[in-house]
Amino acid sequence: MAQPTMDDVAAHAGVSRALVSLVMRDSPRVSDASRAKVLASASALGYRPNAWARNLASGQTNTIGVMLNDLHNPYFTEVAEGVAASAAEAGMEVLITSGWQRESGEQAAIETLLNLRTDGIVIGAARFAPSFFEEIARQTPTVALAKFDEPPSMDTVCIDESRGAGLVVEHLVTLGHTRIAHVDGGTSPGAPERRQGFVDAMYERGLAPITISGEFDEHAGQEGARNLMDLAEPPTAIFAANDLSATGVLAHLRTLDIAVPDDVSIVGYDDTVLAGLGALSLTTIHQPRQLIGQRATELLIERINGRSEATHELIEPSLVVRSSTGPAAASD
Amino acid sequence: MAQPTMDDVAAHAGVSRALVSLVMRDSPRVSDASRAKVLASASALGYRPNAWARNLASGQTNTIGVMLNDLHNPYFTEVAEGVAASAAEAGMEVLITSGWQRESGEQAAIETLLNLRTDGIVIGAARFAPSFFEEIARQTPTVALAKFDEPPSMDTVCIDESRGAGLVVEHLVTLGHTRIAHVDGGTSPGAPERRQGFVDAMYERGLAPITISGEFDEHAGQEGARNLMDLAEPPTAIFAANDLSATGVLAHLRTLDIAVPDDVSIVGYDDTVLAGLGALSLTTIHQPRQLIGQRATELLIERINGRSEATHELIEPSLVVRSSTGPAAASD
DNA sequence: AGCGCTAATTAGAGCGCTCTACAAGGTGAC
DNA sequence: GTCACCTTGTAGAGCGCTCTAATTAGCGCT
Repeated sequence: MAQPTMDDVAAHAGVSRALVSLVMRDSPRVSDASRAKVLASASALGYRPNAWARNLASGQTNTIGVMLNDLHNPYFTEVAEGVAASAAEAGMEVLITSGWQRESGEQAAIETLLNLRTDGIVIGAARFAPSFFEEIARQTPTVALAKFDEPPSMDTVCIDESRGAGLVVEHLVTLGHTRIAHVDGGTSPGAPERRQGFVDAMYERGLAPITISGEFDEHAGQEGARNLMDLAEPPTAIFAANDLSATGVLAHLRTLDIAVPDDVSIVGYDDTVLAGLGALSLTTIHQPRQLIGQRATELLIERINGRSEATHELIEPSLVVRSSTGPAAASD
Repeated sequence: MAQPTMDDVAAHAGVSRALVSLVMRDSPRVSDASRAKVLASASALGYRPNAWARNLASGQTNTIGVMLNDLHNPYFTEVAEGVAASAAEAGMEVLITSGWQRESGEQAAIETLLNLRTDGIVIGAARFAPSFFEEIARQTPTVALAKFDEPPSMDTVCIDESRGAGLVVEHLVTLGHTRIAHVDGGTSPGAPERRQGFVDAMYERGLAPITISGEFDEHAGQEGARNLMDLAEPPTAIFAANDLSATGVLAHLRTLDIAVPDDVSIVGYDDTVLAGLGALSLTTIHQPRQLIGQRATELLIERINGRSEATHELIEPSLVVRSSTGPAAASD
């Protein structure tokens, strides 16, 4: 399966290799006649440029690498889609690697990208220490899709999680709710910000926040709901850490024959496919995931083109109202 | 950001470039002393091998490419995970590209992989014509994760969809159901095989299959359920084309106050995260998606190592019983 | 000391392409 | 005819690495 090279094409067309190279790169410095001749030879031989050789010789790859810690997570795959869209617009290729949820895998995936000398890298929420991020950023333009305590030297793009939680509180308060509880997501990425945003928004309105610890899964939602409904004064609205957890809350309330949203309102977070299902129809927070990918790519390209100061972008989430929330019952 | 090359390391360590190359490739032909010296220089300079140059010079990439038509679809991402696992075991890298659901994108993604001269390619269900698959296979070892009418010259790995449908019928019949209906998935990939498997399995048992046309989505499930329950003799069990469609069926039955599974049993397909939710708890067909990726990689590696005859592998799905199915009501 | 043999190291020719610098062939103005 | 200038094409030196073949070092042995 020895593939033809540029020299083969040149010989076949009776021109120099340099001319073939120009044709392959769509140079305007080629006459129409030669171009046609070269293209004909190329397709006759089944020629296909060798990306390795091309990138080595040109010193640039025209490719951006995306490292995702977890391809299962629709969050990241949609982000990747945004990256692909913007990259395509800029005429760049996208190569994806994944760490498959193991930290060692993430390191290896980054190494692969670094060894490929991609023009830049987008890192989707890795578990790395900030110092490791810095090390990567020192080697190539980098955009991290994560939140840092200290503003890092690389660009970052992330969702304003606490703003999302604020939208939830605003929505519920407008509906007349005052006893609002949050089943949080523990220490999972984004969860602390959501809780903090919830607490802040409640205090801001002079309300007492109830929070209970949980996880980003269904079981945590069930447990949380059980504990909350056992309270002397149960909440009239429950804000779950994410849609999956909200599903658990919903399942538990159903076993108690508590009507949603008539007795208790439920809000999820993430606007996953779950939230849209007719059987669940969750009010939730939508994150413009594609937009994240797009902005990340745009920032990356700016960096590649020479910008030196770091930029940190915060993307606004939005509220999606479905049928799991309604006016507070006129209890007291 | 000019990165150090092998020559820089060699100069720093006071040895030849060839020696550095041997060290980088973990050759046993290097003395411990030199190895240590070289590694020290490499890390002092922050040296990182250039994959483009390495692959160009060695003529092999040690990488397998995976092209997925759609990263949103958890089916493919899990397949990719299987590929990654097997590849890691074989010491190969994995690079993923995606067509983002557009056919032009898929072509471009394949081109990228072909230009990269990866050692082989795994193609996750593209919309290509068989002839295009053949063209790709002529250029590099290829495994297609799709079903073909004519056995193609490349290797294929796919799920035995009709067997899955057969498992569903077997399960329902064992529970005493005889009036079983299938809301199909139209012409979506895999759907025709599921329908055919259903029909065959029913006839095999002397039962009359009822099928109604649909899609792989929730709405189709609702519509299908509505039409089926309007029948003079509605079915006692509904086999939906996939979990999403089953969710629609379930939602519709709930609006009719039909108890599941007491009055009507429901079966989904795919064993997605939906099926496992407490609020849904669907009996469904599980597809060993990771296994598909693993087998695909193994076949690919065999091919890379010289096997010439095509292999076509069929993976067995399995039944997962949850609480959406139960004994047939003792109606007649 | 000299020999054979293995282990360790190196020189140097590419891999397939890009890119700079230059050459050849027109064209038009004078 | 000569010169300047533009267009089109080409030679040839790399890009950073691998790999073959050759060289050198090291060691035990007579």
